[in-house]
Amino acid sequence: METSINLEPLRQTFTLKERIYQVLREAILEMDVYSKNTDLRLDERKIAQQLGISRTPVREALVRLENENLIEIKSRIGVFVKKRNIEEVAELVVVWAAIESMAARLACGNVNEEEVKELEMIGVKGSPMNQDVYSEANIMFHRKILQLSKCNMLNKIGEDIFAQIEPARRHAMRDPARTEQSLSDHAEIVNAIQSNKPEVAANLVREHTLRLEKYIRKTWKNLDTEKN
Amino acid sequence: METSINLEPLRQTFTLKERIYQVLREAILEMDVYSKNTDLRLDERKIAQQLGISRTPVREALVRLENENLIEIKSRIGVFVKKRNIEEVAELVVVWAAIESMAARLACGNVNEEEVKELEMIGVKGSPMNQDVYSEANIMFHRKILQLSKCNMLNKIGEDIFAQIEPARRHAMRDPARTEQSLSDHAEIVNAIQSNKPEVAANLVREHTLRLEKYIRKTWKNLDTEKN
DNA sequence: ATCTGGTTTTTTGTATACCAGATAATCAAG
DNA sequence: CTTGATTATCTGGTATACAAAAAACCAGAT
Repeated sequence: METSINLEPLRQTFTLKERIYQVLREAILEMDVYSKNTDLRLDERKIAQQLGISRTPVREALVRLENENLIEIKSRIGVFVKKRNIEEVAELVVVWAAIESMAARLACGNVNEEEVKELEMIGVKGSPMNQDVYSEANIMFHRKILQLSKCNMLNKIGEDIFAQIEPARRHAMRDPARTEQSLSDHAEIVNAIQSNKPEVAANLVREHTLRLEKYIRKTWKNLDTEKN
Repeated sequence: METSINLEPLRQTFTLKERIYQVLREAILEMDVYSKNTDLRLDERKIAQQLGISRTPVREALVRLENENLIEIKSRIGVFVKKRNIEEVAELVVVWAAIESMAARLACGNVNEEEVKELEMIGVKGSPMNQDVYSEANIMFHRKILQLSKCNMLNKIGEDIFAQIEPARRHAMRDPARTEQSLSDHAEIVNAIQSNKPEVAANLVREHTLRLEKYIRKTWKNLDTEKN
């Protein structure tokens, strides 16, 4: 067979609904949902106008966001960013624990030295003691575990769960006292993965995350007592 | 503060896009996706026409289905029901294992006698030996575990995963030899839940489902070798 | 007959127009 | 002041029209 230049398919993939979806998603995740003076309403028309396009693609993006549980479309009333209550967030954390625990299990015996080092840098030895920095590093650590599972679906679904928890987490889960505990937990987890002990790694990750669940249930500061 | 009766919002929710979504979803799940002579294409206009409505709500339903990974919308080309390959299905089963394992863990010490009996009836003592009946019962058994976790999110996400696996499962996972093994597995699982042994239950469920993963990887009959 | 190039048709993406439910404002009657 | 009805308006839901890309078709050239 002859050899000829092999070019990528190159298909026009930039549809508006896709771009809008991404833009809106980011904007929503960055919102301070639980602040009292944030307007949770999203106006289709206004958004379309601001973006200089029609309502149709905006609506399609909104449908998708609704399906991801990030917003709620109340028929003929309005579109609202979802503000989760304690039960929902706690339950999502449980799901997260399930996913991540399996990811840690799979990561064992499936990672090279470099990857372990990376994980350690992120979750254990990163620049410490700054609450915001720690918070970011913490997320990265858990995301990294998902990635190291090398299981795309696990990673993808984990990320979805995470996006739903994120707003609550950012707002309500910054307790300096927990940082210490976390760091030592992380060290143990890294160690278990490095030593290829799937059972241990899975248990550690699960319990680590389930502690967060307990913590949330105890310290949730009635962020959703207002009118829904 | 006074106490007054608290009534549900009571909102009319029958929008077309919702109904269409449900109808299409069911239809897709019932499709024999892997058969060679099934047309995987979904024609927006045809669907709209058949339902006697316009394209708009159909499209919105399709966006949602795409977000659930049941279909693929190729820009300006068409909408196609997704045919998963072995890797994707296997990975989804792994996620399923993670979710269901956690569900079994939570179910322990959280169920009453009646619920255990129900679970046992479904997965162990149901009318046996008929492959189709068994297949259905098998699904029900695993769904029941999700429910018994009493964790809505776990249940919901588990169901989502399940819907994605279902087409492949129905087509390729009916091996009489596995039925026997399954029944004894189920019995053990029921027992663990009944005796309130979360660790055991979680392990049993996980391994039970991961065996399915291994089985799939071994016996997958090149169902997706054709053009994608 | 086959290849090439352009044209037509089909199908999806986007924009616009209109509809209907929900809410708020207004005002009249008790 | 409350209650009830009327109306105006806001907002998402649906239908239709138009634009653009891809696929199918066809005619002419080789």
